[in-house]
Amino acid sequence: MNVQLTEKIEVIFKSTLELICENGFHGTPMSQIAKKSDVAIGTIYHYFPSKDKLIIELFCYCKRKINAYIFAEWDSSLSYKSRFFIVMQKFCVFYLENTDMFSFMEQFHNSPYLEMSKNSWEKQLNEENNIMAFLYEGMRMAELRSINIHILTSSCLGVATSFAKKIIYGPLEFTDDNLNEMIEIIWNGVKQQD
Amino acid sequence: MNVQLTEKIEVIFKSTLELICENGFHGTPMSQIAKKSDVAIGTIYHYFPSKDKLIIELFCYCKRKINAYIFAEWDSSLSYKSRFFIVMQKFCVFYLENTDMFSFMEQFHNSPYLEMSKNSWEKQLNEENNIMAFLYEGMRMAELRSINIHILTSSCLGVATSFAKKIIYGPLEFTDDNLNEMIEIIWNGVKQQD
DNA sequence: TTCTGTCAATTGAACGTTCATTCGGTTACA
DNA sequence: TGTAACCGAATGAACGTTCAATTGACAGAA
Repeated sequence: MNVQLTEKIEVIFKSTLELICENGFHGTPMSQIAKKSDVAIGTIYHYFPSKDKLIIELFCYCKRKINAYIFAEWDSSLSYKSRFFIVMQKFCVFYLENTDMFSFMEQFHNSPYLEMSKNSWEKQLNEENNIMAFLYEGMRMAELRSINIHILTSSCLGVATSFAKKIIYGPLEFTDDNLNEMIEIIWNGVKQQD
Repeated sequence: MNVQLTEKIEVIFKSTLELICENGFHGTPMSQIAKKSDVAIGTIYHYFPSKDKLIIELFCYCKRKINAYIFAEWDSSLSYKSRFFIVMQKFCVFYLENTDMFSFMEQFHNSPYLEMSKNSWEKQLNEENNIMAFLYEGMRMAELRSINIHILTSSCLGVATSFAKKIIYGPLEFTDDNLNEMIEIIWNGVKQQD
């Protein structure tokens, strides 16, 4: 896999992302992806065996991206609370700066693709596993309430996700105040009560 | 609109729901909806001008259903906290008892249909407006923290939604304990801190 | 009660379009 | 000279939608 090849695949990924964000899965034919990528249809099929596989690989690509973003420059000397705020913040900021990825991921998460593709990404390094591990740590350190890990994870990510959605599609403005307000809500919800 | 007519439309709605839940929007052709509804394709087009319109009307139908469910038997003599727990509980229970509606609504919410159809439902009585009003009331009564209403709404519904998702698709079991755990998290997050 | 006219409800074969995918061929380059 | 990258017209299946024909319900006339 040389450099140029990786670049071409990224172009295809990015075009697909934009198109799906705007028109949804059914609204984006391979022909349009090819045109937007400045590539022949055949070229796409040279790299991906089918449209489905392309979309599933794109999902993995997005997971890798957000994972890299959130857990880059990890400073374990900070307090747990600080790190909690940073993780949540980064999660939101990433999606708000990459709204087409957000839109795509949300569509994917609520489509039959998800079940279809679990093998492809479940065992990979991904942001959800890492966040889960981070929340486990919080429980061990008695910073977070000791509760079912899935409730904990889904609560944190659920709040962050619907916050991002309200900003992208809705009437909410993206300000530091709003962001912190949201994170405080969920922090108050999950922290060890005093 | 006589009884039989309403019934036929409901059959079409329910079939569509099941099929979309299982196969997604693109995976459910009109021909299959017709077959599952025991009705000719032409009949569907007698009631709905297009597949898109059918799906949008189905969305409104679901909104009406959940709204009716949550706000039936409203007992305003209960404490605010009790009513908060009931609203959240009903929201979850409804979707967990109607998982195909949940799957459909989530797909719809993250598709271009949403923008396309805002006029059709924005001014109708719907569960989100009612929940928002209920949260406003909580702020007025100083039971909830005084914060941006959209952050408040999206936090509450975000947690409940991702909780339901974890149960439907994931590894979480539906028990009263889990449900209460989740609601307590968000209640601790949004209540007036003492 | 019976007949008749009207229109809504219903049917499904047929149509035209769109789309994912294929494949025979060309180019770039090692 | 061989191989990987690349091209895009052609293919065929699938799908949304149409429409001419049929049935059913029923109101009013005889």
